[in-house]
This record gives sequence, C-alpha cells and structure tokens, in this order.
Amino acid sequence: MYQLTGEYECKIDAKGRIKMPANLLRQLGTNGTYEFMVNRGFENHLMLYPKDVWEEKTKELNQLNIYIKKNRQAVRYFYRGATQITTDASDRILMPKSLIEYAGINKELVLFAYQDQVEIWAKEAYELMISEEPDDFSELAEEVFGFGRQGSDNE
Amino acid sequence: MYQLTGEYECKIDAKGRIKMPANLLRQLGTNGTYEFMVNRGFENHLMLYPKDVWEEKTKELNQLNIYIKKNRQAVRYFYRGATQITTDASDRILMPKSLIEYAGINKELVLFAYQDQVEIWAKEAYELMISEEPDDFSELAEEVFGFGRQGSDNE
DNA sequence: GGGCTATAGTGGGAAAAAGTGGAAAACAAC
DNA sequence: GTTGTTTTCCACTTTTTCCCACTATAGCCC
Repeated sequence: MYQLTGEYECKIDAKGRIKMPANLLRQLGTNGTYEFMVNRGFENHLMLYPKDVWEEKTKELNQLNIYIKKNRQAVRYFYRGATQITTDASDRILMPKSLIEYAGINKELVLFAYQDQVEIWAKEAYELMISEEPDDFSELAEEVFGFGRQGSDNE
Repeated sequence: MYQLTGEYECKIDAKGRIKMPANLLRQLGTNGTYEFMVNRGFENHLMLYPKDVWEEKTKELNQLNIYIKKNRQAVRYFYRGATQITTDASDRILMPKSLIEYAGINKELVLFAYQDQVEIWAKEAYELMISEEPDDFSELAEEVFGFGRQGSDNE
C-alpha cells in the first residue's frame, strides 16, 4: 500500500506534541490534516499507522475467534494503547502521555518509517537497537536474499 | 542489472552534499536527476542503491511476517536509516546527517562501486578496511572462490 | 608543450519551507 | 464563577532547497 522510508530525528515539546517531518507527510500524500493510529509496539517503542493501514491490519485481527483465550489475549495485546491522533494545523501530533512513558521518550525521539508503518523510538533506545545485529541474521539473509555467506561467520 | 565499478574519492561539503562522480552516473545511464536509496551498511559504512535495485532487494524482505520477532529484527536491520535521495541540478546528493555520522564521515570519503551497488566509506575507514585485507586474502579467496594460490605467498 | 575549450566539481547567497514556542481561546472540572 | 487543562492559532527562528556563478581539471587542437 505504502512504501515509506526514512529516519527522522524529532523532538517532543512540553505539551507532548511531535512535528511530523514534512518529507514523511509528503510520502503519505497528504495536505491538510492527516489521521493516524498509534499503539504500543512489541519492543519498547510505539507504532504509528496511517488510519487506512490500521483498518486493514485490524480487519484480520477481527476475524479471530475471541472465545478462545489465546486469541483474546493476542487481540488485546495488539490493541493496547491504540489511540487515534490527527495532525494539527502545524502538522504536529499530540502523543498520549501513557504512550510517551511506555516508550521512555524524554525529549529526543526517532521516527523510523518502513513498509506501511512508522516506529517511534526514544533516541537512545533507537541507537541501541540499531547497533545490535539480530541473532541468526546471516541465516535469515540467506533465506530471504537467497544467498549465503558460505564458510564465514557474521563478520 | 548493473555492473558498476570504480573507486572514487569525493568530498562532502558543509551542507552535507556529495557530488556524484560523472563517470559513475554515466554507468547508471542517467541524464537529469537520478534517484537512490541509501542506508546503513553492515560495517560502519553506507550503502547506496539505485532506486530500482533497492525495490528489487526489499521485495522479498517485505513478504516476511513481521509478527515473528526474528523477522522483525531482520527487516529493521536491513532498513535502518533507509532514505530516498535524489541528485540535484549539479549531480549532488544530500546525505542525511545521521548517516554521515554513522559512517564517521568528516570531509573526505570514498565511493566504491561493485555489482549493482555503491559503498560509501569515510576515507580513513576505507583505507583501514583495504589495508586489513591482504593478510589472509589468498586464504579467503581459496575459501570463497574455491581456488588458492598454491605454494606462493601473498605477493 | 601551450593555450583553449568543454566538462567536472565546489561554494555560497537568497527564497522558500519546515520546525518551534508560546499566547490566546475554548472547554471542562470543581 | 473560577481555575486548570486542552486545543487552536499565530509569529518567529532555523533549516532546507534551489539557483547561479566561480574554480579546477582533463582533453584536444594547433
């Protein structure tokens, strides 16, 4: 649907507002206000979805039989904190306090856009995440890109 | 798709702009502006891809189920910092600050083109990387390419 | 080889856009 | 009605982008 990219360093102001980078909004094809959904991510960060993407994602989730405990838990886990937010006249979004806290955001944060979503990280947390090579990365790369680094390790 | 080659010494100016060597652009078959994607490389350098190459590479990556942690990490790791950049009227690209910093680029840098991609290194880092190789190159070549320089040393 | 021309590369100024902070207004709660 | 919070709006500052002009290098011709 979207192919978002970019890494943006942003600041959150005293009122909890974040200016959406103009470049990112341009990728979303917006002029005027724009609607997002934000929720807690799986690691200690937040996820920001364009509203239509969110609707698409929850569509699948809503097919699950919630009379099964596991499914119920999964659905709750995904929805936790989900809040609709809209850009104001200066292209800023107002972040719910509880989510800011969850992500450990103090002042500086990073927006990390890929595929159809945007991750929001506290700057320090982002840098840490970036610097860690995932476990089994070369294995996975082999699977995904169809090539191996034969006979060599991850370096 | 492409068979790029060449090693180019470039400078980055005060505004973070790098002039794309005319020779390299010629290999890419461009006139007018040209679109790249740049992201963090696996070592402390950057990777520059023609936009179509990037799309090809991410195609499979985007199929992964990111509700699986391993996949999520891999997708992030590959995307990290991915930013679209376009040449300006003087054939320069504007490098994102965070990426310049990541690569430790001060003023001088090296573009190293091979296959369908271009590596961007801080000059010092590049020279260090290059100088480290010869020691075990014949061993490495033997391992990787399946041929050795039997009975001879590295010179 | 010297000088001329064409192409490549560099630098910076100015206009426009993006980002920031805070005042004022609206709303809600007490 | 008053106080405190939230939202909207406006004005200022900083950054980015675009454009133009200059310098340097390489290639060519005489």
